[in-house]
Amino acid sequence: MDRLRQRADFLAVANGARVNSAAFVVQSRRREDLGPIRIGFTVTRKNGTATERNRIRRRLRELVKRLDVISMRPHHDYVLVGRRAALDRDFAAMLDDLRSALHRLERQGPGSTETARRQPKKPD
RNA sequence: UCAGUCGGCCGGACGGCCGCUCCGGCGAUCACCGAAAGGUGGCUGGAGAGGAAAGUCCGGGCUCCAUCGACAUACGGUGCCGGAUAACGUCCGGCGGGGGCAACCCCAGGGAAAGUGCCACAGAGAACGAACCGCUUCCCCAUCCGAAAGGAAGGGGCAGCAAGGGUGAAAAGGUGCGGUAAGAGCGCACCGCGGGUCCGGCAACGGAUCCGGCAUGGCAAACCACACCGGGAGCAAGACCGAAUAGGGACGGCUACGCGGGCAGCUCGCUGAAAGGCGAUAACGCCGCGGGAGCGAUGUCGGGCUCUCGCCGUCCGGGUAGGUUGCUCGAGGCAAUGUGCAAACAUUGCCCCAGAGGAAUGGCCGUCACGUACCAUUCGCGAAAGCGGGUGGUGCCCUACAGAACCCGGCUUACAGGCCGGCUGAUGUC
Repeated sequence: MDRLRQRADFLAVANGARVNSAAFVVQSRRREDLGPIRIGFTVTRKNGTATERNRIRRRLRELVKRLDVISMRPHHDYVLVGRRAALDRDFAAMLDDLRSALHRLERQGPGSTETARRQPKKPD
């Protein structure tokens, strides 16, 4: 499992499918190559000061680490967008949130790539 | 003991499980990603946020701005004196003013008789020194008392005055005595102000003394004048490597040339055995001129510099995305000694102490401190209310402010809780 680092990759994933949860938003995108699962984290300025943003990102990273690899699908990029609730939400609850979010993403995923492409246009 | 004041320090500890980044060693010299540059991957040892890492407000180092050099203008900053420093708007030591019983604290603390400007409201008057109420001599009118001289209160006029009242943030030196019709630095004493001389101090300034009766505010965080300082931009600086696309150079072709010049280095012809000679041509190159574009915030002077002046196919160099580097040994820490009131400096010894880059330094849990609230119990003092302390249990907070981003010196702002020391005042005991 690799980290997502390039800005272009983040923008590509932002156009994919997304699922909301209490403490975060999950976005994902299927890649054309055969590379490993890649995951990135986004925590914007409006979530708090640098210290708080760091803490949110670290807790999200820890969530992914605890997750069993099977729940994510190969050759996909994932991005977790942090929310302020991630600061003090119970860790076990957040782990359950992430599992169900990935599950919903999977049901939504196959066959519905076109709805997924249309979805991000709405907020614009 | 209480209250205050100044300075310094810490800012949870230990353990378990699972991770992250960097450095060193070992190992594979292999696999994966990428067009390439380059990156990722194993085991093991070590290191890994702050006092403010923050705000980005000053000062530097470093880097670039084609080569920036002088002068000036503009703009910005600083503004008691001396010292420290690489430098500063910082720090230290003084001086002056203000506050506090004191320790101590605060001060944008140079120039207002160079000039311009402003001073609301109130008030008569707010800066060519003013006269509202008022005070006073004299003259006139008329009333009362009185035999008269004269006295009392009132109105008007010509003058004098600035004491008292009133307004205001501020009213033209202050207080007292003399003086006067009433008054006034009109005169005198003290204080204040200005000037001179002498003494002390490197200086800011202080002290003494003499002279001048002394109208001549406040605001320069209003313009301004004076002195001093500053070229600009920033690690997204800069250096190296390096796709796609657009543009540039070389070669080949098409017959395209800003102007002019002469030249044979390249070219062609003739000649010669060759070296070379003669001639032609000039589109490359060279020289000159010209046009255009670009060159510090601006100007002048100087010195100049770079690019450019046809189109199509192959190769090459600059550059963008991207990658690597810059990147941490430094005005570095700690200790001792010496110098200095101190800031600090010098010498010697020891130490190596984060280097990320969609951004590591963490996540989850346990135990224990610390703090706090409640309950129980117990001890001391006390008539009691209550106060102070110990022990145990439970809950809360399970830490405040806050996350390095090229590096240093400062300033400013934020901060739960705690520790240590100096000094001052009050009270009690011996």
